Amino acid sequence: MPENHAVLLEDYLSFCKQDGNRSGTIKRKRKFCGDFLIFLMALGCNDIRDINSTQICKACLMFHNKDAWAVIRMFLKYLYKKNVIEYDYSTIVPHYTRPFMVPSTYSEDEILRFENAIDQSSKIGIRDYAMLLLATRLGMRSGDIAGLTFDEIDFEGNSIHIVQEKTLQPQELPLLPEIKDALMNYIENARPTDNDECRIFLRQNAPYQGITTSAIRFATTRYFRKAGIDISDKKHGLHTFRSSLASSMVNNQVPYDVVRKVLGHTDPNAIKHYAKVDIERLREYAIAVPAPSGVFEAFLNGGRSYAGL
DNA sequence: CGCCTCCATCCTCCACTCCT
DNA sequence: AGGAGTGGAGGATGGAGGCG
Repeated sequence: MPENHAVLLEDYLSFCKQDGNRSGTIKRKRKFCGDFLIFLMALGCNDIRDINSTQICKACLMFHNKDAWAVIRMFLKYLYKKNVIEYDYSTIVPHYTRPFMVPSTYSEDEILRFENAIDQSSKIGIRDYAMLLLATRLGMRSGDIAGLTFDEIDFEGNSIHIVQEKTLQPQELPLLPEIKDALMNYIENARPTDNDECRIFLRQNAPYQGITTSAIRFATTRYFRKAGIDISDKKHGLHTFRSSLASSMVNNQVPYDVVRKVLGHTDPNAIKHYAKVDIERLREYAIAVPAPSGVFEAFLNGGRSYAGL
């Protein structure tokens, strides 16, 4: 990448940092904007001041990941405001709307089989059981489980108080008896002692630092397979427990507002992802579409009879 | 070989804007 | 005013590969 482009990119990323972007977002912007500048070079634009609309459109289409478009839009707007480029080209960057997705869910029976597949005769099994119960029973996110500290658990009051890592919103969850037992068992019998970590869940091998979300996912996949649950066409990360818990509550007529509170959402719209599961269930009760007739049938067959209406 | 990390991509969720 | 749609941030996921 030419020196002038590298400097521009660093300036933009500094601006984003000052604007309050977290490290993950900065990393992503670095990747997308960097690729964008490389694509422009390949299209013959070695100085972004000479950029044109055709090059922008072609560079956008070179991205396999369409999420990049929104990032490029912001980058171009920044360049325009800084008078680096003459026009606000952000308006010509195409928009991408994600297709309608139905979340993967598992039945209560499958989740029970998943829990029973965890072999608690080993220390790692004791840890995994305690860790994964928080996901299957409470729908906690993997980031919140990995970051869970002793301060956040009230063993006397039987409650868990966390600030959600993703949304930074506080959330209170019940410390269910089976979760409390599993946690006590892990802390007393399986958790490595040679450390000063305040986080509860640790790696079982040295260095005994806090477990990562990737390690939690790894364990999840392993127990899904061990339980003999078919995951070939479904997602099988920790978030599926969240979806499953939500759909189970929805199907048991639990009000959306209660589901929302259990999952820790502040925005009522957030629950719409889980309400999609309802739409799939409703398909089972759909009545057959009547055969077209009259004017509509003529229209479908390419006829012109409707023109006279 | 099991446990785990890293990186690229995908998905979730909040907040803002637009429309009725 | 409030519901629907959209943009954007950031966590979750999947796959490849490292390490003890």
